[in-house]
Amino acid sequence: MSSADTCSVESINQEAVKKAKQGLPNEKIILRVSESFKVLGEPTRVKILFSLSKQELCVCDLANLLGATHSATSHQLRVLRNMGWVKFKKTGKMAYYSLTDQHIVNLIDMSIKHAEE
Amino acid sequence: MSSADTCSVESINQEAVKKAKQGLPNEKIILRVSESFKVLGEPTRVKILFSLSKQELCVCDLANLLGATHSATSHQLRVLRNMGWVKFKKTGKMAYYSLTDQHIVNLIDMSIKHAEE
DNA sequence: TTGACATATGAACAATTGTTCATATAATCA
DNA sequence: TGATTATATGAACAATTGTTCATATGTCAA
Repeated sequence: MSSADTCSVESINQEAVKKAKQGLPNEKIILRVSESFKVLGEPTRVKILFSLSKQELCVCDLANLLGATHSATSHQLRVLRNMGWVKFKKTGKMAYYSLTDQHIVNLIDMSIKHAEE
Repeated sequence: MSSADTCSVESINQEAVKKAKQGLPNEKIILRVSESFKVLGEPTRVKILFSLSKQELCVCDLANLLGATHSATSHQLRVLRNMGWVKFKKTGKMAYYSLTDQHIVNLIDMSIKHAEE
């Protein structure tokens, strides 16, 4: 940050900045939260999560539903697995995916409700 | 999508796929929702929104708070303005930013609560 | 055991995005 | 008026990311 990026002392509301800084959740929480949002920032993944909230589906079903390749679908499922948001059970050749819990879909629902207004 | 990406008819649960497809919110809603999440997928923007939920702040304050340059801060504020999430009032040289409404911060709060568990 | 199938995954590529740098605008002050 | 300050913004660059392609693994049927 160059000196041109520092405000004159008078124009900074130091009190407010200090207060805001203290009020902020700690860095780790912020990073975790924005990481979650980033994962939700892809239509494909939102569709997967929404679909799985109604019923379990195999990779094949999901690819079909999304109009995506198996490979792309599998890659996206890995992202969701890494977040701990989906789990799967293997049955023969097939892998049936489902949600680990409902809270992510609650977030999506909340956002949909607002978007529909 | 090549033919290698098509499942055999038997392995697709066509009934489930059809049901899931119908249950999905329409494409526009999905896109709008994931666009919102994408914008929330940056720690910097989450910090800005969270800070503004407590009090209005000028660009200078925000840059100071974030440890970012004025330019970077201003660019991020534009993104938030484009989403309609923040507004500002000009007072002399200064631009004081504030939230247009509370709903986005509610989403963030909800996510923070879960992240803290 | 061989071939077909469902899924997983690394590498490469194209597209997107956040930051920086340079510059523009508008307001204040000397 | 000319200098300084607060903010905005376009262009360029680096980093990140989603998809595709090629290939690997494990299962089932013949």
